[in-house]
Amino acid sequence: MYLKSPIISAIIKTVNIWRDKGMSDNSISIAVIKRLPKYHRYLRDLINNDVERISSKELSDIIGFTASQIRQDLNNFGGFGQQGYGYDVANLYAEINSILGLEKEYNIAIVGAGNLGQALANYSNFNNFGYKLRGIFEINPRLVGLKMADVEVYDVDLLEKFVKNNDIDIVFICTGAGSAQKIVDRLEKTDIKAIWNFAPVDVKVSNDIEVQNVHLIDKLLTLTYFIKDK
Amino acid sequence: MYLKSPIISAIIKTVNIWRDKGMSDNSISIAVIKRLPKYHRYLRDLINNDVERISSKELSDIIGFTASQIRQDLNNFGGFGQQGYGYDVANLYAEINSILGLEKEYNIAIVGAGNLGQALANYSNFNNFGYKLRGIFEINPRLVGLKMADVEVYDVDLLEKFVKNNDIDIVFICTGAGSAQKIVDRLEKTDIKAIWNFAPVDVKVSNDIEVQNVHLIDKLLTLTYFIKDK
DNA sequence: TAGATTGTTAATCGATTAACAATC
DNA sequence: TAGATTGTTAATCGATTAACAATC
Repeated sequence: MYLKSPIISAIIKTVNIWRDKGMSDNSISIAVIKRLPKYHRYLRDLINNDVERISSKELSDIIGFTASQIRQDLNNFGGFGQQGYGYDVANLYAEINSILGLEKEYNIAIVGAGNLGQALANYSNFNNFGYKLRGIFEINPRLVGLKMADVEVYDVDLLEKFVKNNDIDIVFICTGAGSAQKIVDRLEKTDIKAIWNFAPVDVKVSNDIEVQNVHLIDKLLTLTYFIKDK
Repeated sequence: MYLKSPIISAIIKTVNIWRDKGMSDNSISIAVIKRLPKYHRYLRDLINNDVERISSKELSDIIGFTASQIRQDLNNFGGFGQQGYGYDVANLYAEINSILGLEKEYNIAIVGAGNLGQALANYSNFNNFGYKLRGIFEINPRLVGLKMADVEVYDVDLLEKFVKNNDIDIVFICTGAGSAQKIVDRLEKTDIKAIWNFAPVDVKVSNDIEVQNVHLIDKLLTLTYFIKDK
């Protein structure tokens, strides 16, 4: 091992200062991203109630985050407010809508036409947000050929071909635990961008498809923790 | 304002040290509680795969938390492991099952027999975990009187009486956004312990009923944030 | 016993909150 | 202009990770 020269030491120190300040990685914290949908929802409500401007303090009172956190969060993306005035509600909503990527439309397919698959197919909110359901896939031949929420149910064997021909962006997995990973393995070879999995297992991909494993029951279990001794 | 005596100052200092060490509040961090269902799920899988013992390092490899975090998490509740050996899987599962309050059974009612209500009613996992569905409530007269997952659909007017007579512990709200808070206001006057709300609004209570507002779409929106530029 | 692995303290890291100068 | 409120830096808080003595 050789001794570092003063110059090298100074450079290393500078790099470390950069690092400390997060300048080598300016990606936004996941904690912030997870709060964005709540901002989106509350701002939409404000628009529906004809509120035109709001201060971080007022927003804090209704959304439950501190005013300081709200200003910190928003300033990750830009200075959307105005000193002495606050934020223009419609403008702020549009900004967050854009940050979340909701200006585009996304083509959706659902795999699994059971109760949950049907519930998601019929949940009109998705459609309103720009998620367009193009096809539902099912292994049970009795369901194939039916229509749900105006969308046809196809044999799951046709999945890859359909995904390709219809530029599917996101697939919702509503199968049982046993087949979820198998479907994901098949989807990994396609060009889809994201998987939203409701089967009660954590599915994994080896490429850069975004995966969100939803475990509905988890929130019920934590709820139970808090009431068990009531 | 009067000057504090040295003795009073010393006491205040001691109290503050207590506070700093968290000795005045030994409740377990919410971050830990939220991880418990995942431990529960993975340990169940291990049991099903006939794994009898596991070290924090091995568990770390499959569950994705660091070994250090796993040991910290578990030691909030007790020393469940053994030096040089690791953890007994069946025993650890039983402990976490107990911590979550899953040794008891809970009586459930669902309000709203639409697609999501039906999907939850038919989701057998809840039943396996000890959540016993006793009644479904609906405003639409065409659905009242039907059976879903072997459970009768009642007129929503009967909700309070049924909750009382059947010792309902937890109510799942599967109504639209407009009626969710109204149902919650009615439930607030009953003896239920928790509300699991799927309507796309944040419902609030003024007493000590535990409330979990689930916004399915939130995870889809954060997913979209990560794929918008793909 | 020696090796392995926990339980637990200490160090680090990151997120939240507080404070205030800038400025509309 | 004066008051209000942001944008942003600094301080605090809490959660995660590292380290290691205890011990099976």
